[in-house]
Amino acid sequence: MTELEQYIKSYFGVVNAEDLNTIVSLFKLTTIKKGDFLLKSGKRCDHLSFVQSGLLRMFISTDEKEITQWISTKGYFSTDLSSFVFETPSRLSIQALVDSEIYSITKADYRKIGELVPKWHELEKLFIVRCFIILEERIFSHLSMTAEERYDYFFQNNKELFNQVPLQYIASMLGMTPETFSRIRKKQLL
Amino acid sequence: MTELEQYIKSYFGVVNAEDLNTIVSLFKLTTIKKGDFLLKSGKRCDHLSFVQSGLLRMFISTDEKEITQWISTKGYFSTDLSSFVFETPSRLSIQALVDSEIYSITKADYRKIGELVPKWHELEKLFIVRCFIILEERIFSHLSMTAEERYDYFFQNNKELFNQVPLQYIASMLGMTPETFSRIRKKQLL
DNA sequence: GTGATTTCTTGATTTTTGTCAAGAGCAAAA
DNA sequence: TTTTGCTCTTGACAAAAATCAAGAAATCAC
Repeated sequence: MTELEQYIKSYFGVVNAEDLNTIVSLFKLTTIKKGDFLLKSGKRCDHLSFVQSGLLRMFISTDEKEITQWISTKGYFSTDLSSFVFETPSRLSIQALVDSEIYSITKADYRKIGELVPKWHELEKLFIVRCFIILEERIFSHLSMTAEERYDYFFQNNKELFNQVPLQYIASMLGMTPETFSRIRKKQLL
Repeated sequence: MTELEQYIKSYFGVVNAEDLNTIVSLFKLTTIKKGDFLLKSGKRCDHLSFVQSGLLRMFISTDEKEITQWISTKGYFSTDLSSFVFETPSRLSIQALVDSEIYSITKADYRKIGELVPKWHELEKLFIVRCFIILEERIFSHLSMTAEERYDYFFQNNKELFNQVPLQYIASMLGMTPETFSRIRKKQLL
């Protein structure tokens, strides 16, 4: 079983080997160089991407700065969900932070999964519910924690990321400036 | 067409009158008094509730304080999604802020919708995707806005709420103290 | 390896937000 | 009506976080 199959199995609970094969066959492996964009805001996002290796940064540009919304590591899916599902212009940009291998599926092929795998919509729903719960959790962290507490919590659960990506992006993702991030970091190292 | 039917039609895009009727018939109207709980954290949330009239506050209790996650007004659904879907103990508590009329459906009956309405899981998925996008938006507001900007944005879109519920709950929901909320409010009134 | 970028750190300072405490305003209960 | 809670406001102060500016460290391109 390929890694992609394993991930899809664990995220969606597809157990039937044949279905799994059908799904995975619709994904195409591509590579993307460090710094290149998988998606630029304003364009329609007609792909759903899966990180086989490497790192993707999803961010929103405002007048003053770029807000990093999330960093996708190996095993994560990445897309502008709103744009992908409703075919509206995307707000997010997605950029590779290092050379990356991406399994990618087009919207058209993605639709086929729903036709080919009977229970797909239900499994998909459960997957999105889990994503929803993660966001709820994240909102809660902003309502109830200080910057330092958010740092600690994130660090405990994502230690590896800290020596793989520019820290300013993690800072942005946690809702603080790079300076604040750096000072908290110093404190934690003592 | 009842209001509940209209809301379900607009949220889920169910067009078939018969299906709509089936769905709505599974909801039971109940009333709940101001201050009473629809759900207490720790219990399993086996209902999905729809606010026909009144106001529900969803909050999470921590050691020090209660964090208001959301206030549901007429036309909103309310549940601890994690608990409802995965049948785990709920983290949220749900309390009526005023006497309220609630259409409620049990998990068992909710499952029946999926069996009775062929496209239900797909419609449901789209609904949850929209909820997901709203949460993404909310996270963005915490990553990129000050307390005052969050206040302004929320006030513009929810003016009515400000004279219906204790303001401390709105403050909590926006991630600030009642004092900060009060000061921003004063500034905006000048 | 060297120079040029980019990223990270640090200090000084300002702004924002939180905390604590007291009092005012209001609404429900006795 | 008076009393009792609750909610909201205000002030003084403290803490947290942002900003600005400079320099150090790391990384990249040649």
